[in-house]
Amino acid sequence: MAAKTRPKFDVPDASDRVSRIREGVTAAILEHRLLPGTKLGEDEIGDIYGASRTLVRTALQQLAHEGIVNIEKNRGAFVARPTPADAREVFEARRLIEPTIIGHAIDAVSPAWIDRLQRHLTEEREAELRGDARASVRLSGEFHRLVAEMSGHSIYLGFLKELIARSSLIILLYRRHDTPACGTDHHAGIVAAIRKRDREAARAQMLSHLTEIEAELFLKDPAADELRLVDVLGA
Amino acid sequence: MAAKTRPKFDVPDASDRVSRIREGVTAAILEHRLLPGTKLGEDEIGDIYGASRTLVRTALQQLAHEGIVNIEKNRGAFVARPTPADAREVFEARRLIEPTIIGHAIDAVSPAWIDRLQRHLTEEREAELRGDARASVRLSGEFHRLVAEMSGHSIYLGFLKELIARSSLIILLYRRHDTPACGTDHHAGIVAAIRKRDREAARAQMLSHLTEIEAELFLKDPAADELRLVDVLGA
DNA sequence: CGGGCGAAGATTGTATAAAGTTTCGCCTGT
DNA sequence: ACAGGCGAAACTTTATACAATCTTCGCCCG
Repeated sequence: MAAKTRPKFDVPDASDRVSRIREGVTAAILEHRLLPGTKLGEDEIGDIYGASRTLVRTALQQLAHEGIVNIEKNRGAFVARPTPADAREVFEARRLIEPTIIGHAIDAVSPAWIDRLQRHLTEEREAELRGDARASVRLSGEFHRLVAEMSGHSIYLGFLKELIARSSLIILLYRRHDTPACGTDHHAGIVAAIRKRDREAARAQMLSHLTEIEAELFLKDPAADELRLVDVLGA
Repeated sequence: MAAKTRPKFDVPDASDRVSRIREGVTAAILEHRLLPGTKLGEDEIGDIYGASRTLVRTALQQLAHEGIVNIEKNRGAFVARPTPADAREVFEARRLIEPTIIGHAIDAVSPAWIDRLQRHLTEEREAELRGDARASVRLSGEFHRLVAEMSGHSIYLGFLKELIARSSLIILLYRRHDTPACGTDHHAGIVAAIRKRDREAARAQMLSHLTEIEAELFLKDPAADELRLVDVLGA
């Protein structure tokens, strides 16, 4: 059967045009090039990607469902501005889900996956060494997504994608120091535990990793009003 | 500030037209009036709701993101047909999330909420007594959603909405006997535990409730092909 | 001089029409 | 009789045009 002629599997990250737009905007947000509160005009984006508003609108609606874009009726789409309450919810959900995910990942461990993880760690280290903040942010999120893909649970994977995207915005808004994303060493430790198939160690390290990320945040409300001026000036 | 003039809160279940379509189709699927595999033509739905295909398409895309509708490129939208593997993932996720949710619900317990839950139990009993299978299916799902709303965690609520919708399809496809949805008595026991603020009892009962629902399913693959003929004949 | 009202401009929401793809029926050739 | 290919119909996909809504800026009134 000519599996090449028909995609057969409905890959949402396929190479259609709406996916290109969605991934482009997502990358811009996750790499902190688009700041929370920024308006995402339909014409504006359409011109950039050479697409009509119909496609842009579809992409924005998908992003809204993922929680990284807010669509206000008759006003347009904006990069989401998570509140401290949102932030606490997101990290609580991650602390609940990710230890479970990593347990399943260990069940599915294979040389190929170990390789994949190892290569990712290398990428992370390289990005950090060359001081590429954008790549660091993106890669540290991708590490968690990689583990979820490894687990083979599509439901958890979908949930985690949302949580990671939101986390990236949260870290941008509320991080206390200019700490370099989240500790790369943690990731290395987690991979080591996976390699040893040590389920409990992996779960514990993932949990403390997430706790530490959240601990570096300053989750107080005033930041919301304060930042309005910042990104106006930044734009 | 005239808070009345601007809705301020972005209520996704608002009364816009696309939401009416989405909720109508969702209800039809959750009440098992639309069977898995059924084609959802855009014109067809548009005529029913007196809306143009633009709005129908938006609604279908949202449903696809919720996992109860599959959109195949250049072919259209179909009611999703979860595989046994999907089913196991969905129930595993529910067993992970719902005990946590009910813990938070107990923290937020109030006389008004107890009332709300009690009224729901009454509704469920009435529907079951009058043999209204459609209402029973819908209400037994709504109970879980109600608990999630009570917890006040919007992230968990969003996740659970997806899981409940998928569960309804799964139960339709794979239930062993013609058991009346899921046990209403379980729900009553859970409410009693909430009322007593007994966290551990509530968690335990929710967990066993979910386990029992899954135990009543027959999660074998052959059902998939078998059912294709069934719903063709049913349509 | 400050605040509220109103019209112009811009942006989104909706509908309709054109374009591309798939599917199904039919016909022809072997 | 049956397999394979051609063609038309129906559908989805994409683009464009129109209508409704909101924002903004200027003006008038207090």
